[in-house]
Amino acid sequence: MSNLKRTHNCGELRLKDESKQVTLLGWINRRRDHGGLVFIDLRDREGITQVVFNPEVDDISHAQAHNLKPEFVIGIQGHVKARPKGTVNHNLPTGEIEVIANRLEIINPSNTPPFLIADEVNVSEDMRLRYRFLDLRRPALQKNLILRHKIYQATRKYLDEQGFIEVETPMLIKSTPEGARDYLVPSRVNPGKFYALPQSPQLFKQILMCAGFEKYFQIVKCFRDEDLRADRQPEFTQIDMEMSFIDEEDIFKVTEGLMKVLFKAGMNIEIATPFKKITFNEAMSKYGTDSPDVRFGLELVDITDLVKDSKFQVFSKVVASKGQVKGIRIQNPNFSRSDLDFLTSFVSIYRAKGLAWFKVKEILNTNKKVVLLESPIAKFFSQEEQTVIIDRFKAKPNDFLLFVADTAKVVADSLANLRLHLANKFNLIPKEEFNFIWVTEAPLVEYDEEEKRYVSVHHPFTSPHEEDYQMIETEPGKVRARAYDLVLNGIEIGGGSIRIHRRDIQERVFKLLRIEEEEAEEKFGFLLEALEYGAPPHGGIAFGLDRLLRLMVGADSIREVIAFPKTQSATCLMTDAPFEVNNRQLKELSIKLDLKSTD
RNA sequence: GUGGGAGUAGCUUAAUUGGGAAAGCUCAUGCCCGUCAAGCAUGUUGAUGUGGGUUCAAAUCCCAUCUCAUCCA
Repeated sequence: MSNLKRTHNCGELRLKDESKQVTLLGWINRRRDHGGLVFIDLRDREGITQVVFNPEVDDISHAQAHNLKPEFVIGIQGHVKARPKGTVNHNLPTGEIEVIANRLEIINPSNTPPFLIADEVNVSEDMRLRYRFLDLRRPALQKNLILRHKIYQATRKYLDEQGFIEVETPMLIKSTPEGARDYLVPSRVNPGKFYALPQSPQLFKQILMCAGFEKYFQIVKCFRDEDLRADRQPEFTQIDMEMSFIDEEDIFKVTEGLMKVLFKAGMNIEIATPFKKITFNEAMSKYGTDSPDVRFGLELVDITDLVKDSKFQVFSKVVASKGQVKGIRIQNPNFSRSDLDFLTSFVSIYRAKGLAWFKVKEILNTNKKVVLLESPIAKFFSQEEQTVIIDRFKAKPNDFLLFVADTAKVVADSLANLRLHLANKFNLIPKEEFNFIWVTEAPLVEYDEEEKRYVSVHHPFTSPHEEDYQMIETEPGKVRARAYDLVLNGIEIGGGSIRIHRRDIQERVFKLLRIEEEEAEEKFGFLLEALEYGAPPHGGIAFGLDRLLRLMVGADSIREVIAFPKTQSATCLMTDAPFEVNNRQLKELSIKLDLKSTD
């Protein structure tokens, strides 16, 4: 072990420290060897400081410095000196000074790293994950994880001040197959029985409310055994909260306060509150998604009613079969034919069968200027029809109108994504902005065609709006849930609801979901029982911490804010998990593998 | 599960129509007292993911398979 004791870190020395004797410990980022002078960029988690080895100051350390390689761990002693005129490095916070070394100790050498440790070096994702211990040395990832730490601390401080109690809920719980797939853990002492890892602490936090804790929170790992994406990992972290004797406004207030504090602590950004609210129906109708990005316009416009008798059968037939015709107006886009072909194939990803487009044009018609539509299909629309369509969009000459006619779902999916695509293509998104909105009044249930029954949009304990109670049996699809999602820049970062705390309402909802009494008893009996022992009205919310951090740092993937993420096939390239277990382990668990019949 | 994509030197990428496997960085050696993604010179490095097939000839075409990222369900 080195007998050098660190006096400063590599990010803190400034001009005011000039002539101080210092000892720095860290990793070699780069060596620039001039034969005479040797420069070292010494790196630790706080930053980079340039160290100079000069033979006239100390020829022993200078001679040693020729042998230094990237990622060696070294300690140096020396004095701080202002850099000579013209050699200040303005890219470094420490760029005005350097440390003139008079002693060098190589604490631990390093193999040649497979890639250079620097933010600007471009390395493939799997190399980075394979060598995560090196990847994590990169300043950007260090910064991300330090930000993550700050967010944990600020969350705890704020929620503590608001009277929340942090409680840990179990990681080994009962599997309740509903929604996403559970990760299962076999029980050795109970052969043939399995625990599940929690997808959320939902039931436990409601029990804590029944138990009278009134305000609970937890920064908690959750698990879902589902296919992964750039913003989904098999294990992810939530900031989970639940409160008693509250309504939606209380949840909004606490949440808005939390976001304000987190953005201040993490980014030094002031977030304006309260957040705007939009109903689920309005979001779906204007944006085609329940998590719209409202930093820009390009809202969807419905012309279903205008084209029900259109001669253009693609439109009228869709209307006849209860579909929709909706469009987007984009101003003066100068689309070429191949641009439009591309957009057509773009919407086909979302199962749209086509994209109808029109250019708005001013033409001279019998000596009168009129604004009409131009398109290969314009001939199917009378002048009057064209005019009402143009009016509805408030379209101007040179605008393009792009339409999808299909089922409501396909129209929404394809146009929501087309809207985002166009906004990116034409730079309509103010990238610096953090735009929070609440999406409220989502439906309580939706009909699942595969299962031939209604399923919860949120979960079965979500309370319906009181005014909608009478529709639970008659028009379940119209019952609004007392649920709310928090959406930031078009990404859902949180969601929650006011819960059902009355047994009779809970039973009506179970009945609607066709959850039989026995099944309910088996799955959630403990919660139902708890509801009957004086459960307070309560509700809560949970935030996806990884997504929130990803948006804060502007990363493409949540992998950039997670220390040890998994690949798309849920493997860890560094540790090679998951891995086979030996027969003795399997035998202890009373498990036999049957690998052939996996389908 | 599905679609289109990628896999070539330690890393990042190139290779025209099926014809001699390249470059930059890293690395090694040397020069160099103000560089900072240092510079200059010289040099090392490859079963082109794996397994088959077509062909006089395959990084390139075909089949299978594995891995990674991305999208859809």
